[in-house]
Amino acid sequence: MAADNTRTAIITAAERLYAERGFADVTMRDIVAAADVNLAAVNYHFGSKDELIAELFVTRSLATNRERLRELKAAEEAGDGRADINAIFAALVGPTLRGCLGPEKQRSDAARFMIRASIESVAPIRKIKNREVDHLKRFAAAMRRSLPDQDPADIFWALHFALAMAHQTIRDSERLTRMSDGLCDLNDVQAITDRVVAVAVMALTGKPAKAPLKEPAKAKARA
Amino acid sequence: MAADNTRTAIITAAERLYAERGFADVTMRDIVAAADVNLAAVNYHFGSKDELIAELFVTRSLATNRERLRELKAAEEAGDGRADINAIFAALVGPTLRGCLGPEKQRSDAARFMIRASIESVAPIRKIKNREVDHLKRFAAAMRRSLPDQDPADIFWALHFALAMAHQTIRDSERLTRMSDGLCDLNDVQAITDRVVAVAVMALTGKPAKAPLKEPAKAKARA
DNA sequence: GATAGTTTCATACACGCGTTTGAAAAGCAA
DNA sequence: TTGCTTTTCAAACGCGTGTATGAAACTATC
Repeated sequence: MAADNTRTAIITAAERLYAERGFADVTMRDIVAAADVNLAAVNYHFGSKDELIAELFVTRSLATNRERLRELKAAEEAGDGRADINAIFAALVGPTLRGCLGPEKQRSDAARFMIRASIESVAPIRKIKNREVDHLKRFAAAMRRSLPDQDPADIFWALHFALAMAHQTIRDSERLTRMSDGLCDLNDVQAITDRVVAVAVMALTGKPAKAPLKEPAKAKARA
Repeated sequence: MAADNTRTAIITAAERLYAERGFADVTMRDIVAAADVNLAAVNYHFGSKDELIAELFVTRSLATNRERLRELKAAEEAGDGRADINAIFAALVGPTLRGCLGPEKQRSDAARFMIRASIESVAPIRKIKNREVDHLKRFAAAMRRSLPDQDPADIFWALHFALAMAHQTIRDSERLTRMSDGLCDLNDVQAITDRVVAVAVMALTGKPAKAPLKEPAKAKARA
């Protein structure tokens, strides 16, 4: 596989640098220096910087979705077509959380790269992102099969909130640590996943007060 | 107040442009063109581009915090020092949600600027952001007074999740709309606020299943 | 109305960026 | 080897950026 060595060297270096420092702060000169190749190599092999980013994103996006769907499928098969709602949420947020927050050693540049991509919204990625919606719709459909009586809008909101909690936890883990003076343990990824999943499920199904389903009580939020 | 007209013109234009297009895509030449002043005016009045951004952020940060704390204080006074937990969360996420998602007319550049600042994490802002932690700690303290028996870690997690849900809803409202085929109504800000607050409160207090408090059940998330 | 201080302006500077170029090097088939 | 293609390399190009300069215009005080 020494066929295109510089190509893979660029991909590896770029993904790592982007994952670590974000798109804005990484120049092509940084990348080629890290990959130990010539400056012109990026343009030769990928055409342009944007095309390199796009290729990175497409590749990783497919891989992430594949992993999510694999977990989802397993959950659905375990439930004869109706997966446990907990398992669905876990399939949605688990892979990313593990890749970004796990112990240093098993953290993947891939997962962290994807988080960067979802945060910084750089031009070449923005155009591709549309497919993500289709991917999420498959999770929404699974949730509908799991809980057929649930209000569809609530399903989308819960899915949205689940991703929100997972993403923010990854992105702002430092703030949470500082805010809680270290009380919130960010090393136990399984516990974090469980917590996010539990809240998402509660957001969807658990109505501790019997608030109306379609119209969250207006009076409640006011003092 | 025609004293320093160009100064305020720059501030207004910069805030609007940054709110609309983000920091990365707005150059000084864009700003001075929108403000209809000379290019050198920014450096003359603010010193540098970074100092302009920093001043914008500090000003707006103080204003936002002031509004949040005003609502918090009102809630605490209404409850004789122990605010309703719903009101606390509403004070935390309400101002920003209203400023960013409300009807076009009452959307504020200020709120959207702050969201940009929280998303893009540009250098001059990153250094100042530490104070935000202190601000959030005041909310955590209020929540502790409101629910003295609650596990402190759970309080921080719920606060973290509340902000996550609010922020993501603002940032990715388009994806939610597309994913739900318009089923999720993003125009009713009050309903959104109520929903975020309700989920945050549930995350904190509502344990529909009697999951152990300190250690979310491991088995639960697996199929 | 002359003077000193403040603000505006057109212009230029230095720098870093992504990209291009053209020649040298390496790979490979005959 | 020879001839052709693919890949690497050093160097430079064009462009847009934030910033600096020095003169002109304005403002206010005497």
